[in-house]
Amino acid sequence: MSLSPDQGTQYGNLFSYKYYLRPLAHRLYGNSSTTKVKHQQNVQKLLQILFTNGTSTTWDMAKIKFHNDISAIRTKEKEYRRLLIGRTDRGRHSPGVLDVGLIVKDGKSYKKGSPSDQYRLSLHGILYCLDVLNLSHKDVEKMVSKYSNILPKIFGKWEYLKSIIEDDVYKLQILSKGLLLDNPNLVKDQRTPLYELMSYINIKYRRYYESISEKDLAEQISYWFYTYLLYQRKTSKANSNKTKTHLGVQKLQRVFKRDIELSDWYKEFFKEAENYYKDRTNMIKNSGIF
DNA sequence: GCTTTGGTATCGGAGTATTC
DNA sequence: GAATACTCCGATACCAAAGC
Repeated sequence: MSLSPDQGTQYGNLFSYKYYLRPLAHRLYGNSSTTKVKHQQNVQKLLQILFTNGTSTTWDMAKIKFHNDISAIRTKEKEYRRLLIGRTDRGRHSPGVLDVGLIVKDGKSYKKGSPSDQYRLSLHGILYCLDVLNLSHKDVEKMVSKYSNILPKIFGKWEYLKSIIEDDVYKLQILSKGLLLDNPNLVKDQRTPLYELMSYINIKYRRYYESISEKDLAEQISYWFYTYLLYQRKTSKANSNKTKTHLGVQKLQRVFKRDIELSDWYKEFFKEAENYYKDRTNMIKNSGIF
């Protein structure tokens, strides 16, 4: 369980996102409501570039805005680099966005000259962008195509998912705000195991608070995403006691019906949760206290 | 006020393109 | 074919401006 050594940063699970990284990032780089100081605006612009363009070198990033103006690119490239990796001034180092964990190094570009570092958003970085940048669906679509290999179970199946659950594909934004992860109000709807499954997601990954591999974090996010589909904001009349199957359950079933791989993957998680609760219940029963 | 950030300058490495 | 510009980086220094 180690993260790739050259990514240049460490980050934790979703709990860590909600209770540590998100508040930290809000303090350092702003949230969506407060008026941002210039530095926060600069960082957010940088994040947005990586959001819509995917993996890039600092030079690529500068080039997006100043196509052929070499001197402008040079200047901007320095600016981006300093924001990314921090700076050392008179022997004092100040951290950059890379140190916080919103951005990671991803391989090297060998296009020209000496190999150069490439950067992209981490999964936390993607969540932070969804949280604070005012992104259009079009922006999100661009990001999805650039980052599909990072979150394959969701971004890799985007068009398929969209054809079934429509705008629910954008609901990752709920998670990006730290909602419906461990909130008590999940218990409200007693007709699905939403609360139990969400709780189990947290249990399953709880030991990776300090550090998690990107692959495991992607799995955790994916479990959240599909489990979230069980959530129904309002109990519509059409879905009252008369109908047999809960709307959320129907939605999940429709998604799994035509994607066996996805279905098997989630089923394994589902069984795991089931066994976990069975064991815990037995533990309580057999404790002999009462 | 002190610290952090922005603007800019300068140096140097490693490769490519151009000139002679 | 060697000398030279030029490109794409990466690092640090100095001072001013911004922010607390």
